[in-house]
Amino acid sequence: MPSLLLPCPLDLTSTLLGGQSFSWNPLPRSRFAGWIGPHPVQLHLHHESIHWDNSALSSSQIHHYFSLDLNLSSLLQPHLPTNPHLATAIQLHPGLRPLRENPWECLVNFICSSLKQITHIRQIHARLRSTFGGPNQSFPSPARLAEAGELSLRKCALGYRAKHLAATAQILSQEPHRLEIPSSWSTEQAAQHFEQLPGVGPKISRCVLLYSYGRLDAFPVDVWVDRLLRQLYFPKKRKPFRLAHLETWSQKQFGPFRGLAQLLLFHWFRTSTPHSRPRP
DNA sequence: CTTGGACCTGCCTTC
DNA sequence: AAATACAGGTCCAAT
Repeated sequence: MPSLLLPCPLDLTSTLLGGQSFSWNPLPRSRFAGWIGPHPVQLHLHHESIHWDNSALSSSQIHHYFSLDLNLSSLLQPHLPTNPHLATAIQLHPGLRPLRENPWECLVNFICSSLKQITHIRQIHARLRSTFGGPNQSFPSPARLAEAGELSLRKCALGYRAKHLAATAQILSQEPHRLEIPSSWSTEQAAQHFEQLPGVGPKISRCVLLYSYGRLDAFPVDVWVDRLLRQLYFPKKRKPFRLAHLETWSQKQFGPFRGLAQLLLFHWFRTSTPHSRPRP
């Protein structure tokens, strides 16, 4: 059983089940079964180390997947004094980490996420693996899903999302390079690039950049972030937010790692009751 | 540019 | 137990 001494706290439950990845299943005794890239693997923590059961996965792959190179609190440090809610979130969930999920898998997950709750996205994800996956139920390639087509994707209960997924799979099977983002591109540029794909709008493009490309300045705004911002930062606002406005606001409020702030606030807000939340 | 409606499905409330 | 509302958005058409 390979293992790696953890340089920082790691909470597998919030990190793997919190809505970044959808391939993980909890097992008894605090274990988790899922995939990292094409490799099926079971994980568990013991004595400040993470252990895994597939020797095809190296320590550096585990390190990379959980972004263990980042010291989250020091990245956000400058913005904690002016954001007590963020300080609370990081204190309550110090082991919640940004993943570096496989980009194609992540893109598919979020194309399927529209108007769905986490549990249902996980169901769809599991059906895609079992119906179209390769050996070890590895995640199906763009070519495989393009070949499947809209109709058989609909049989996985994707609903109207099937049309978008089939079209995007078709494009990426022809032009796989469109998943490669030059490091010289700004996150905004990369987001607009992904938004050329069917079913990918501003929310999903930023989720993919944050959860799989390590672009910690990507700030996805979904209904939960909308609610969170209204309750904690804009208590009197009634009209809808302008995304362009939130982009500059979040930059000023949380700095270059605003995606991390989003991840922590989002998780804290979703897992706390309205009563336990501080007043704005 | 902004706004409103359509779009699938299954879980969660509520009756 | 059966019905109903509603949910981690995007696209397209009409102002």
